Amino acid sequence: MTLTASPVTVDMGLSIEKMEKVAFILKTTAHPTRIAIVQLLAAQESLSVTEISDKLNVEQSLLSHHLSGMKLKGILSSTREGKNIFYSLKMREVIDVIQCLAGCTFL
Amino acid sequence: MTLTASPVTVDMGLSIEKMEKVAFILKTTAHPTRIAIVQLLAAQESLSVTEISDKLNVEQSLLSHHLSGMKLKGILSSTREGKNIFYSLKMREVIDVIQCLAGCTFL
DNA sequence: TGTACGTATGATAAGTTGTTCATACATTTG
DNA sequence: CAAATGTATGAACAACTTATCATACGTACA
Repeated sequence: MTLTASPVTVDMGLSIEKMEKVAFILKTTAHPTRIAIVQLLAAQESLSVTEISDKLNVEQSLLSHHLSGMKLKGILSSTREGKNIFYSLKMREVIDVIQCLAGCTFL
Repeated sequence: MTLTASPVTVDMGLSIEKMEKVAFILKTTAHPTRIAIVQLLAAQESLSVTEISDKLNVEQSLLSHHLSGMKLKGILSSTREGKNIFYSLKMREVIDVIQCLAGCTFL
């Protein structure tokens, strides 16, 4: 979180602000459960919390924390439909981010 | 770090193990300074610690911690050349990961 | 209205990561 | 070999993240 601008900090393409934003998104994605959520929502358009919870075998409350965090940070969006709340992928670029690494043979 | 296999955990492309590995790399990359390091080494093939430290304005010891962490995790490699140690990018896919997000208009 | 279901929230405990500082190690040069 | 330079390491602490639990909220339906 430090990384102060300096005359020399030029010429690496990204501004410091942008690097901070990118780091922020990476951080928000960097967790097995959250990656699984993205994978699910990459294939399904939208799913309720219970559906996700069932598929991933993750306890309701914990999942809810993950989901609302991801929503807060702009990765997901949600809409209520009766008793259920359906989440879907807002920032679809994270799919590619994951695919990028998932494709690595050495992982 | 939980996310236990279950009959239903099927059909989302990535295995749990793979998701854990992807998360691991994302985590290792998710920091402004480390992103800056990747950017630098994407353009330069190899740089000494001092060079990186100067360009990024990051204190030697802190930088060294970042660098050795990234090396340990397989993202960078290093070779000594006299008094200097030159680091370079081993896992080049992280460049794309960053580019993926850096390209997002809304960031 | 009350009960059940689906979901969120807040507190707290536990674990991990980032930073700093002091110091140690390796290599070159005088 | 001593001093200087470049880099690593380890301890200590602060800051954050993850997980768990208990509980609250919103909606539907008997």
